[in-house]
Amino acid sequence: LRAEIERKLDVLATVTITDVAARAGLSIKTVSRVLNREPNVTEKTREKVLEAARALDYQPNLSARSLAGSRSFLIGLFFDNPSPAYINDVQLGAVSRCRESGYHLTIEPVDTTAPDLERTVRGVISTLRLDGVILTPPVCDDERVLRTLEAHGTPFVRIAPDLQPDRAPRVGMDDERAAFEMTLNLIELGHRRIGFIKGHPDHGATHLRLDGFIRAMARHDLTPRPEDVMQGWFSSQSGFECAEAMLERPDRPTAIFASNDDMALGVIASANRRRIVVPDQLSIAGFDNTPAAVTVWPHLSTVAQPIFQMAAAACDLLISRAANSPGQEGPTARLMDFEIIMRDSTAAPDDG
Amino acid sequence: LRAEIERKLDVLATVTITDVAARAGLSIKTVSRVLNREPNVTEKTREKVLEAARALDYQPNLSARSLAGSRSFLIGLFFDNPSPAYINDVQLGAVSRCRESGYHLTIEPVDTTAPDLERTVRGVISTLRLDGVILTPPVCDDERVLRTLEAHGTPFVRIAPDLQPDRAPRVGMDDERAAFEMTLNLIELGHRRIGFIKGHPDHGATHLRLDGFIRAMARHDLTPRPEDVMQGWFSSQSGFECAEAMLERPDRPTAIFASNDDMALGVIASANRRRIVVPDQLSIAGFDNTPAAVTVWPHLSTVAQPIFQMAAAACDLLISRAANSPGQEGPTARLMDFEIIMRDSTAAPDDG
DNA sequence: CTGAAAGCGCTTACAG
DNA sequence: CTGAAAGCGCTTACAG
Repeated sequence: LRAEIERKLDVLATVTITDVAARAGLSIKTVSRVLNREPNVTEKTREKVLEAARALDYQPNLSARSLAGSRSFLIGLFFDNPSPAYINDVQLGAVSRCRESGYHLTIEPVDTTAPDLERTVRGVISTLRLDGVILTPPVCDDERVLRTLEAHGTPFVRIAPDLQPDRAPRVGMDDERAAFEMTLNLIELGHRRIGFIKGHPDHGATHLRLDGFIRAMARHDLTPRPEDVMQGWFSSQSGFECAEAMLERPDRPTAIFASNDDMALGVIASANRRRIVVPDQLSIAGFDNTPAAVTVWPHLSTVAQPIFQMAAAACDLLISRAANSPGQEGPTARLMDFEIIMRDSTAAPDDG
Repeated sequence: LRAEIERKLDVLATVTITDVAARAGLSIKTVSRVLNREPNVTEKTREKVLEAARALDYQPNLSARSLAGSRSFLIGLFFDNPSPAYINDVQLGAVSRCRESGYHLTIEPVDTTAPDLERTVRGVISTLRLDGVILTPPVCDDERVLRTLEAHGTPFVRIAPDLQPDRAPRVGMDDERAAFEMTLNLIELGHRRIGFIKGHPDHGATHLRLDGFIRAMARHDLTPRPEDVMQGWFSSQSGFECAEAMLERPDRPTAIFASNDDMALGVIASANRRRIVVPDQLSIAGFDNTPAAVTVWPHLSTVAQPIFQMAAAACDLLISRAANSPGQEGPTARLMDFEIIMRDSTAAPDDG
């Protein structure tokens, strides 16, 4: 008894479900039922439990819950070589949903080029018993990762996968339409000769964005000239180099649409170097709305991806799936809305 | 028996310590000993266990380990409103160490202005039973967070705290000396009139960096003029505005040292806007070596903080502390080396 | 609507 | 040097 009392006084004392049950004058099973929102509990009982839990500041032990039950309350986020800003948004979106449901997010940066990637993934999901996994590009298109998760039966959601869109639940946005609309904006500003810088050919978004650009041009009976559509790699350096080539020509474009912000920053750098005034002499548009977009001068017009929302939606899918039967519902796809943000790097052309 | 066999064949079958013990012909206690590197095990026994574990691809269940033992193998990272690039580095550094020791990292973005911050922190550490917590600015200086962690007895390490440096173990770098050396570089390039843009006054680094700047100037008998030392807020916008003011004056500085990269980018933006050629007519230096530093033109000279290493060191401290007695060793401080990176935004002054 | 028992997969004392 | 027992704090069947 004295030991018991001392334990309660200890700063490190942890209050368990037994303590709550004792204080409420009920069994631990009933406490468990209330805390897990199970049916068949009197309102009066429910309140007694909640009151006791509150008074004791009870926090359930996740390890015990996980060991006894079928859920770990842990979601894993696998990513590789990400844009920090992108990953940051994904994390905030995912955590926001996790918090609401008592889940936590563990992060697992991986190297998709590593030979032991499979082993790493396997190790993580079986030690942690992850209730679900969120995959961002390029991990979401890695065959070994997908197969490992499938073999283990761990539910996962892919964010903006390039390949095999119907293989598993995914969340994404309509890259083609976004590029289409941005291009339309440029055309409506009065631009006719618009340069386009493609992204890394391994990324599916690269092709979709190019498609959108071409479709918008075609809609206005415009055909981009071959030398105005250049191959970049999503890096600012590649954007810089493409711009150097395009801007050197006397009949240079009046606008350049770089298919991501990093490349657009490279274009701005090139224009600044060449004393080409943006947007007066050259309009520049990007894609992604990275923080750097408002760090350059002039501020970059771009497409905002709803990354936070995509991650939150991905998390939702995982959590509801874990809460219900470890479902075999068919694959889901959720397309989120993008936003075209016109800032100071775009304007009507000089002669427009 | 048949059920047993079927279970083993099941894709979802999990191999437990009992399976390993059975295959090795030993007790689970011995398996546990080997896996935890406890002493008093024959080399022969050890090998039998490891061989069985390998054959079965055994992965210990973290929940069970945590519930039975005193460690959760979970480290928590608390952060707020961070620079994504900074936080990304912290995460990669922390995870690299976690991997080595079978630990995992859960991320807990918090809002230091939220009224229920304390409750959030308390909830997280007691449900997750975190073995340790890493705190980045500004969370590492939040009194409520520190007190909550101390009251709960959760070990924590602060990265680059501003306040009360000796209150708990910390990892950081010498901001004063870094600013000192960068300024020295500028002076040695031939600059005499150097502008300085201060950071947010609430950050301790702000004052240290200013101190370093002034000490370097003084060492060369240079006294910065009051109008050349301006108050920024660490945002690129504030850097832009300070630069606009400084560069407008006929006797403008030949170099500007912005005390972080974001502000330096604002300075570059202002220079570009004013057709001031960098570095010929103006040298610009930053601090942090953010990814954006090589995204602008010209590439930014800056100070690289060893963020990855700081986070790894923080993780080390936590893990070794968790492995040994939940120690009451005194506070530790570890200062890591920075690196001065001179790129294309700095050069000798025109008249130099 | 509520509860007593068993068990999740490990580690912690304790024997031998 | 090795092992049998108890128990960590919960949830899952099962009774009543």
